[in-house]
Amino acid sequence: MSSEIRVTVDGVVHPVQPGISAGELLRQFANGTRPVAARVNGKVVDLSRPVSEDATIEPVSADSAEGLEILRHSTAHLMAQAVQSLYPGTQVTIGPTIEDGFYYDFAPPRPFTVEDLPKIESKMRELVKADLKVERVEMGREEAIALFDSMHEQYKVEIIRGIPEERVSLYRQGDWIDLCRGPHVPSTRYLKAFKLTSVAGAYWRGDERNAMLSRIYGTAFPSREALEEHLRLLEMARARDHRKLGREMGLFFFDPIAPGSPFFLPKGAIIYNQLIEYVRRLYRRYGFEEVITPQIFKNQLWRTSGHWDMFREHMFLTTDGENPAGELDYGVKPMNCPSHAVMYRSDKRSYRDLPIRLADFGRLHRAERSGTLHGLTRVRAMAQDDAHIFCTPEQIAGEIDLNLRMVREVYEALGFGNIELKLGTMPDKHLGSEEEWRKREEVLAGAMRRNGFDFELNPGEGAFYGPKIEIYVPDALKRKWQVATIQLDFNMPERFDLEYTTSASTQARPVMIHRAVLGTLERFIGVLLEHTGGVLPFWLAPEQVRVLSLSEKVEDYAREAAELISRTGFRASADLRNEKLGFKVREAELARIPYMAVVGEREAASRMVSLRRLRGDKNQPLTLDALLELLKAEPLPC
RNA sequence: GCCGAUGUAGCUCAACGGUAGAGCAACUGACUUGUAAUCAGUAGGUUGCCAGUUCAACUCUGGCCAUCGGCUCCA
Repeated sequence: MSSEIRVTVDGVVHPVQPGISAGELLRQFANGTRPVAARVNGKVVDLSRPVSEDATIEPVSADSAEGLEILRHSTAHLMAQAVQSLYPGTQVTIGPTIEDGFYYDFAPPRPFTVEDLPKIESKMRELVKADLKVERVEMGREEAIALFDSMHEQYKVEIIRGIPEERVSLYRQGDWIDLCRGPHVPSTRYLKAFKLTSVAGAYWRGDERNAMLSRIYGTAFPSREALEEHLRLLEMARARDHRKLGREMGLFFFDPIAPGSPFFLPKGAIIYNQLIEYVRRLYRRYGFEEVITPQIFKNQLWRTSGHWDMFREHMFLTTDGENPAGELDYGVKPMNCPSHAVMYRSDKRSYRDLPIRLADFGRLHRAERSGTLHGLTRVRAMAQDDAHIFCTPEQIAGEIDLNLRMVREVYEALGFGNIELKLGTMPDKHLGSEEEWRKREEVLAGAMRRNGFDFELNPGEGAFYGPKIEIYVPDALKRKWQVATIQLDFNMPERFDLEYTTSASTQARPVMIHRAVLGTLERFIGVLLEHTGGVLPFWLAPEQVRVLSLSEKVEDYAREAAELISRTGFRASADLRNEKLGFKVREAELARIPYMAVVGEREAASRMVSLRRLRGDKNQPLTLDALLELLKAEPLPC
């Protein structure tokens, strides 16, 4: 009959009968582990999967990345089962795992609300207690289509129709069954620690022309403790939400009178302007020239640039009131590039002039859809550390290098060790041949490799006029926001008929590179606040030193000390209120002021301060001169 | 824009068909202070806006606005 096969578990070879399940083998030979799945010859499969040939078998524990994903995916199934038993007539669609959890999209008779979640959770717990076996079932495509059709699961039918394979796998638990590739945990009792977190609308297949489905988000962990820890971290992340910090630190606010448009208070404006000053210093080193351009242009400009067709729905249109028809014949700029093209065109250019690097902190306005606005990270009024480089085709690589070096310098200086680079490649709607595109994409990819950056592809996410490098930074809740960008543009020079005279006295078309390093300043400040929890580097702190007086007796000295510090060029104030020191310290700590200089009668007599650092050392006695030296030694990023 | 939720004093929240209340902040006074909240008093609101139901609406209904979580879009 069947001869024995050789399975390797934990480095030991065992002869066994073929057909025995991976789970059974692990139970026998890998004692003490409690896997959720098995890895057979490198492939992760159900524990129930029979092993029919020589194999190396390893346990996949719930703590591993793959195990956790299986756990969450199985929890998504559990949730779908609970939902369908509680809300008859609800169709299932898809339910993938995501970073930190999972979701499942349903087509219910009425959309779910958060009030439904506790009910669903308790149903899920019931199903866990029932210890339902999770079984893999394979069947032919047509058979599966007939099955789901009989269950009135039209979305599943649509999904299977899109699957090329002839056989598909389904998973059954109790009387519930779902199309799924798997693998899954062997039984519902493996799912102990889960929580449903939120509901949301989501379009079928992510297309807003399709039906709006009802999505439920949740998360699952191997243990109660791990789940609690996760929820605790989420709570802490919410404490460093930039919208909350902005209010607490008195940096900015929003008013319904200008949706999506932040008001920067004096302290917020200091951060804003310090960042601009920083970038200006960099510009001097990197060879950029700052310009100032108009805010409002006749629509003719947008027709020429292509924004009229591509971006008009996001533009604020206006008029000077002089045209008799009352037509909106002007547009407020959403981007700086067209005016820079106009500036380039304002003079005859030679190859000797190139590259020309025009930088512009001009204010931009974009009519973002109301539902997309989000604190400082998604606004309608903004400024970028924007620049456009006009260069010859030969100069492209060097210019990309220059900007990548600048990106590296800035993000290192500001303590972002977690930037992510992506290469946005040719979109469906594009100008130019595929061959040209691949060449240009390779130029960007090569530059990133040359500069030692890892990057991922973002397929089809390039601009219609050229590929782009996108740089992302996460916020406190790990949501990624694009900040810096470097984009090649072969279209705008064409549209504006830009030219330069070559060394052979012929006319040639320059290439345009759109780039921003901080990106949108509003967004950058938002992620910077979340990244730092509001504890900004000294040079960015709106208030750098606060002198705290101990009593009225030292008021004059405290005032004098603060004035001296201010005169020396630092942002300082004195807190002379009739309050206890602990109270003033607390307020200064909450305001995230880097240095607190405490002065009492002792200090006044010796012209000293007792220095306290934000969230750091205290009671450091210093003379006023020593304090000034210490402040002067605080580093600028450049 | 779409789905769901929320909107009460400057901030954080309570009350819930019978003309709104706390803590902090503000203001006044006392205290004269040693490294994350001294005490007392005063003032502050057409409960986001507009309609409707009702003898009576912060509370119920509808519309609008804004915000939050997502989707779509995107820096």
